[in-house]
Amino acid sequence: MISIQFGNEMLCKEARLALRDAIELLSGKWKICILQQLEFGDKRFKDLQEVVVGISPKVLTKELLELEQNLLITRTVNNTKPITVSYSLTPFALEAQAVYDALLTFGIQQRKRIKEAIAGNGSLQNVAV
Amino acid sequence: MISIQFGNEMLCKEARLALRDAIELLSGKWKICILQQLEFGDKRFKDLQEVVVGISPKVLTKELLELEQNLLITRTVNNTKPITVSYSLTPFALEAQAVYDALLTFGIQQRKRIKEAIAGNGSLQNVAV
DNA sequence: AAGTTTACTTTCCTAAAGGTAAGTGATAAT
DNA sequence: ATTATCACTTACCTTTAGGAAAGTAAACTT
Repeated sequence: MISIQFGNEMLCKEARLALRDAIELLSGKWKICILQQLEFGDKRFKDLQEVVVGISPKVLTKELLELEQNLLITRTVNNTKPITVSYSLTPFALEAQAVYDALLTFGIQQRKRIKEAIAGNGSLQNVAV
Repeated sequence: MISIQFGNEMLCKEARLALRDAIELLSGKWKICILQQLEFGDKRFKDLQEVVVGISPKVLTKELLELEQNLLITRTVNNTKPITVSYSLTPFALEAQAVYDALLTFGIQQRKRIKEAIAGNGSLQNVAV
């Protein structure tokens, strides 16, 4: 059904839509980072704020909501002294881990290449520092 | 060096930056689709416009330029009757293929899940149709 | 001379992403 | 009573992504 497996150029509609959905859900500055951090274990809101460097509470709230609505994480309210909320991955999120791995592998090589490429001209436009 | 391999929670700086670079480069609605289409072979500007459904010439130009600057594609001017320009993948782009594969696999499963989840409530918010 | 094809470019616009800063409300410690 | 902590929310603003439509320039066809 997925035309890439037949080697032709027409991505069948379902595959095209799947790709678009995945990009739409996982694109953006923060989602992959949040999922990655949750791979190490459940985290509270505040933990995530600290460990996902640079994210604001507003944006964190929004990202967590979207991930929850897409069934990749679950939100649990704990009855602790000052109330805390834990976020944890659902089993579904494991498939997103493959995306993370591929991005990391790619990113590491890409940084090497770009750094080499700019070694000659001195500018640093395409890699974060 | 990459802390994920040591199982702890501190992504070392280089890994974090690599991830950010990769997301920055490959995020967005079109890049992955363009790379995917070029996997099937070189394409001219006009071919890409047709095969990457919905993209405008302005945006296509911009995306191609960014991919070229990041060494993932090369641009070649052919001396044909009406001039044509071919775009082709560099060997580096092969690593991005892993990202595509992971996204597609994830996206297919994700669409299944979301469709099942909304089968009960009738809305269709999180999947493209 | 007029029209077609290719590969763009330019202008204008809207919507979404994301940042900053301050505020809220519940509970608990001092 | 005051202050602190946690998990947000709200208001405001800037930047970026992306879309629509038209235009341009070179070369070829008719």
